[in-house]
Parts: sequence; structure tokens; C-alpha cells
Amino acid sequence: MLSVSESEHIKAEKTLHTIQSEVQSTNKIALSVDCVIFGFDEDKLKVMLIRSDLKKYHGKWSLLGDLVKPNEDLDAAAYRILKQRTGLNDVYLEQVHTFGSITRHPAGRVVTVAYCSLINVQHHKLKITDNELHWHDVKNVTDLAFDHQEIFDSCYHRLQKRIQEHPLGFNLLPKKFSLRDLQNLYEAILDVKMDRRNFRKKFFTMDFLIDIDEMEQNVPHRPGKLYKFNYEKYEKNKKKWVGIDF
Amino acid sequence: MLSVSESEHIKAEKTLHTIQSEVQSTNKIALSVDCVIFGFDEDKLKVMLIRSDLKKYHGKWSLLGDLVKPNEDLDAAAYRILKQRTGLNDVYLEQVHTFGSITRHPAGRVVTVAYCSLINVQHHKLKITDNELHWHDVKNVTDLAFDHQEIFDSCYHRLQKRIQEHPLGFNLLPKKFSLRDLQNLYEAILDVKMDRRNFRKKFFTMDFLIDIDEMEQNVPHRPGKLYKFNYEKYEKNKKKWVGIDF
DNA sequence: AAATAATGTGTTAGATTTACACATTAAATA
DNA sequence: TATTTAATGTGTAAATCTAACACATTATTT
Repeated sequence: MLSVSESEHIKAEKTLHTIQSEVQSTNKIALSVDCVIFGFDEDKLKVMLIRSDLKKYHGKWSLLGDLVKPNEDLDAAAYRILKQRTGLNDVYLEQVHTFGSITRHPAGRVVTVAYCSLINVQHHKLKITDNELHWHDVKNVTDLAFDHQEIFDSCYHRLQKRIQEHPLGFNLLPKKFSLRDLQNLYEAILDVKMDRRNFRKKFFTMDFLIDIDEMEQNVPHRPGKLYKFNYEKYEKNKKKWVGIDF
Repeated sequence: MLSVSESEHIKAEKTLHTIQSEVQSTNKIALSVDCVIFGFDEDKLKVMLIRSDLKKYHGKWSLLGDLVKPNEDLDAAAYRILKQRTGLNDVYLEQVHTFGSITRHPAGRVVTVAYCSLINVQHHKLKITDNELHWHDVKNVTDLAFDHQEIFDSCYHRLQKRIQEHPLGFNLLPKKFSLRDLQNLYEAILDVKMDRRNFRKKFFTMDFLIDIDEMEQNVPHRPGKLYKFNYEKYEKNKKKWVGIDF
């Protein structure tokens, strides 16, 4: 259908006219956005899923997504979905990967751009009353609809990697948090146990935590100090990574 | 045009029928693939560019790309472009990012998936005779057509990051290379100078280089030893990253 | 035969990482 | 009110990794 340079010889770049006719021809590929929305609750990493209504995937869980509108930027589409589903406006959002296998969607050719989002579960609460929308412990996420398992896996791995190199994690925590909260977060995301003393040393040495001189309330043990993350200081002092290691 | 869940209330997942009608409706988004093809020649990092034929971008250089065909996987489209332009089949290819700004293409809504590719310049040579297709020193890449500068930058940054964590670099070198070649490669990509002794120690300690007991030929100085990269050993001993650092 | 220009190697100081133990505090309990 | 409990909060020493640095060796060129 598309009159693209399928010929053997390599020709120069297409003319505007050629492209325009291609763009306006039929048989196009549909484009969607899927969001992997992570939350952190009760010291567990969670992901927001919705039940699929497609017969083919009856009863299976799937990611939150929608088609991209003709006049909508990709990021805008992702933010729209987040707003719809969580009611939240300013959330961490990162494009991760685009999935375009021909057979990935039963309705036809739908290419989807996957986004990873981190939200503070205490900030939304409301919109989750819908019975088909639920937080799932990431440890129990298996067998999602479509190719959503693969999409979820890619976003989870991206999160695991990036949280070690950038201060994303704070998006999942309340503004004020204890060092124990922070460590629980890292342990949940990376699925490892860490030494409490070395963990603290690490973050104190980085020097991006602000001691706000408050203590935990209503904990059944000695309360810990609360901290905020100093984004400004971090932005100023960002590292220039150089170090070969594989 | 698309009857998507724009309404305020959040409804359950769309039915297959709804999606199908959306997919088949008009006013679709066109999808393309753009390849940032890197090469390493004369100790410089190069990128393959072609002259744009669009009037709007007359004389400017652009990346190599094409529309994705309705029955073509994204990766397959990228491989097709690489085959067309370089004649090479088995090359390093990695999807990097998808660019979908509404205004990015003068012909209409074209969303493009950017790929980063690494090739050994000694393996192709032939197909580059076309006068509109050239290798460019990455240091001189500015002011590309469309949003290709942004796409190029994102792929270059990705390359800089990944080469420090994974053994990609060897795709840019001949199978047999000297440690000087390897260091020149890293210095060119990262745009830094490194200590020769520490660089060697680093790679010898990693223990993924095979001493093939051959020497450089026809060099105007003491010849260095040649090595191969041991992919098998690397695959077996891959690291499990854990280390917070930002 | 001497000069040149690269390869090839080792050591040391400093920084970072890891492993590990005990005093402190507030809440809960007796 | 005193004791127990379960967490927080801190320090040190060994091992590893990083960074800085200098000299002998080898093949080519002059």
C-alpha cells in the first residue's frame, strides 16, 4: 500500500509530496500509550492494573492505556491517562519503550508506547473505588493480557536500574520520610536486603537529605527522624558518570 | 474523531469492537523509524547522514529513516533501513526513544521510533558511494533537519551511557583489535582522555579479552598485541548491578 | 648504530565498600 | 514505676577499588 523505497537501489530522500500521500493513505497503524503506574504502600511496591474486557483476555489484568489522539503529543496522552485514572497532575513520568509486534493486539495493528510512572499513593485514594481498577503487589504480577507482561517487565527493570542512578524513589514516598521508609523502598524495588548502617552512611554522604527536625508519629517503637529530599542541591551537584564497568 | 474515553467518569476497558472501529477509522498517525548509525574510523566516532530533499530543510542533513509498513515489526523496519543503506545484516541495533511531537514533521503527524545502531565501517564501504550519503564526525553534527538533532543527541547520550555498562563498543571495532584501538574508541565516544595504564588494568581485570597471540601489522612503531572479545564468557559472568549512586 | 615513538608493566596513596556490635530511645508491658 | 522490647542511631577496621604516576622494552625510522 505504501509506496516506500522498497526497490533494490537506494534512492535519495523522499519528497514532501510523496510522504504526504503516504501519511494520508489508508491502512495506517494505530498508536496507543500504556502506563505502568507504580505505587509504594505498606512497604510493598505496587502497580495499578485494570481488568481487561476483551473476551480473548477475559479475567486477565492489563495496563492502563488508550489510543493517542491525532493532535496529542505522546507525553500528553500518557499524562491524560494518569489524570483519568489517578486524578493526579504532576507525577513522575518517563517513556520506556515502544512495542510494535504485528500480532500484539487482537484488533489489528496497534503500536504502543510504554510509560513508567511513579505516584504517591497517599495523594490519590479517591479514584480507585472502581472495582475493576486495583493496586497489585508487583511480586504477584503474572500473565497479564496482551503483551502487557512484557511491557510491565521492561518498565519494572527500567525502574530498578534508574532508581540506583537517579533520585526517582522519592516520588513514591511522602514528602517527609524516615530513613527506614527510604530503605524499605529500595529493598522493595530492588528485591534485596541492605545493611542499615551502610545504607544510612550512603545517603548521608550524598548529602541530599534535609533534616527537618521532626520525628515519626504514632509508631509502636522509638520514632525515627524525618527528612526531605533536597532536589535543588541535587540538580546543582549532579554527577558526571565516567566509569567502565560490566 | 476517535470515540475514546474522553468523558469525565472512568469506564471499564474498551470492547474489541470499539477498538477495531477506532483502528480502522481515518485520520491515523503515521509511524516511521529513524536510525542513528554510528561508525568508528580513523579514531573518530562517525554517524551516517543523508541530505534532506525537502525544500523546508534544503541542504540540511538528516537521519536515515522510512515509514513502517503495515505488516512490519518495528525492529524489522530498522533492520530493513540498515540493510538498504549499509548492506549489512547482523548489526547491533537498539531502540532508544519514540518522538511524537505533533509538529515534528512538515507532512503531518508522523511519530518516529529512534534506533541506535553500531557498525564496523570496514564491513560495508560499498554502498556509501551515493553522494548524498556520508559519514560525519559526531563532533560536527549540528543543525540537522526535522527534529533529528534531538534524536541524534538522545542516541549519542544513550551510547555514551551504555558503552560504560555493556560491551557494545566491540561492534564498532574489527574482530581483532589492540588495546590502543579500544582505548581510542572509548575516548572518542566519551570525549575524555584516560590513563593508558589504568585503562588496560581495567580491561584485563574484567577478563573478557582473549589474547589471540597476534600482533599489529604495518604500524610505524612497536606493534601491539591483538585481542578478541569473549562474548561467551561475558554472557556467563554478567554482573548483577547493585549500588546506589547519584 | 642511534634516535624515535610507541607498547607493556608495578606501586603507592587515597577513596570507597563491606562487614560487623553496641549504646540509645520511646512504647508496651508487667 | 520499673522492666522489657523493638526499633533508631552511630563507629571502626579490613578489604577492595580508583587515581596518579615512571621507567624499561621493542620495532621502526633515520
